[in-house]
Amino acid sequence: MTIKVLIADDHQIMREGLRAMLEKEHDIKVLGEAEDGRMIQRMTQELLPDVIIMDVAMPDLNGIEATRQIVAELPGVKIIALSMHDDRRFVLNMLKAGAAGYMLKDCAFKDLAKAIRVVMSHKTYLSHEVADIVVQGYLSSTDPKDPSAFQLLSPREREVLQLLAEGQTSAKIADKLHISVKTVETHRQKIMDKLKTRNIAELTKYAIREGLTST
Amino acid sequence: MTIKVLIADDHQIMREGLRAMLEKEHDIKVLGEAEDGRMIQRMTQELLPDVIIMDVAMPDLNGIEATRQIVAELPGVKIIALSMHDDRRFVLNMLKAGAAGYMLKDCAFKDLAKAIRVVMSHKTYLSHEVADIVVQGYLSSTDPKDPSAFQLLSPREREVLQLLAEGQTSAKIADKLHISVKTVETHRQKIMDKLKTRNIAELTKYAIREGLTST
DNA sequence: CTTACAATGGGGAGAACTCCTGATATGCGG
DNA sequence: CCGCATATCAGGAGTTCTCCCCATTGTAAG
Repeated sequence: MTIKVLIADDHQIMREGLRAMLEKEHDIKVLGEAEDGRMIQRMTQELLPDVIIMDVAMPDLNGIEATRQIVAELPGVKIIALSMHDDRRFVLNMLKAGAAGYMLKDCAFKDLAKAIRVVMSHKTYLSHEVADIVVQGYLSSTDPKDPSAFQLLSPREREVLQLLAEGQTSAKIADKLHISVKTVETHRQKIMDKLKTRNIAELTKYAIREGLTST
Repeated sequence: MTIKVLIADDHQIMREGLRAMLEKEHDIKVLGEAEDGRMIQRMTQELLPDVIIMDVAMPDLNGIEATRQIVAELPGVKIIALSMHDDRRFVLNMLKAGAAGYMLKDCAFKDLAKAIRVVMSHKTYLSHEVADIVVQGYLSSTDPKDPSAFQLLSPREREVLQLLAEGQTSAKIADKLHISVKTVETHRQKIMDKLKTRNIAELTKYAIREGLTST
């Protein structure tokens, strides 16, 4: 029995590459390709695939939203997220939306082929890079809320992070916030623990992604 | 006569997809794949390809820097940039670095195959989305513009800056570049003098603005 | 040939960061 | 009331960064 697959990615060369590789598998048939979330939604209703390979970041309607809507309508369709990012927000939100698998784009194709067969047997497949992210996400999900990585930080921690990312030293931050240098360092340490960063460069990039500061 | 091709991209599934498609072309042979700029540089010296398909954004040594260095050593090698971004800085800097073509990742594979054959005949190939960017870049280059990182910093300094902005310590950078920590610190000091920055956070932001690294 | 700059390497000093270990107080929810 | 998160503060150790000083080599421009 052949597995019917749809591909959703906003980059045509990526779609064609995936198709070229998938077509080497005898038991897999690629029904079509979509370049955004809205398009994959329509195609899914028409073509009823078994599996969708879904990019997370797409224009118009992103992969997370598309997944949520498709799973709500057609629970039988298995969706495998294929993403460049191992950002925990993407991973956790995608799984919460109902994805049956999450692969990074730097995985091997054979892993993807394997993932397709795994999700077909109603199991979840995660590439090993994201596995521990999910575990930690599960462990820290004592509350049913939306714990975006940003909300991981307390207001004070976000305040400190912003000043750090603006290039201020701990001493200056302490001065500005009227607290001791040691307190600033404690905040910084907690921030780095939570974000799993190890230095100012990574903290700065995180702050930029979260809009706490600009380039 | 077959065209010998190397692939440089930090995502394995992208590399495999490109390889799968390229191998369908009778006159093209894929010699190998690299996952960062440093690796493609070494492989180019060993394998002497005709064409390199080069991702612009790669860790460690980005595609622009790698292109600059490869073109300097081996002017005969044709490099086609393959990027997600139509950001003018990427396009213009890549071409300035000596790339013979610039394609967006949402182009069709047949365009890429065509680009390979065009650059083999010593011509430049641009996917149409970036063509007008280049024209406008040319027009605005008649007036003296603000000094970007590429004129202000030396190649080695840009290399060090990228690694700093990726969160690496001086010791690790020294190790990676096979130079002493003191040399790295000298480079860093010169970079900070030139850019008038005082810390890693500001350096990181500068590197992001200039496209040396991404968030 | 001189001048300038890039790239390499080094010594030393103080500041800043990173990573531990603690502690106290407050407020909120079960 | 208890547990938990937040916010505050501290000591110490080790690493890293920042900023001075300096040098040699090679190369490109004038």
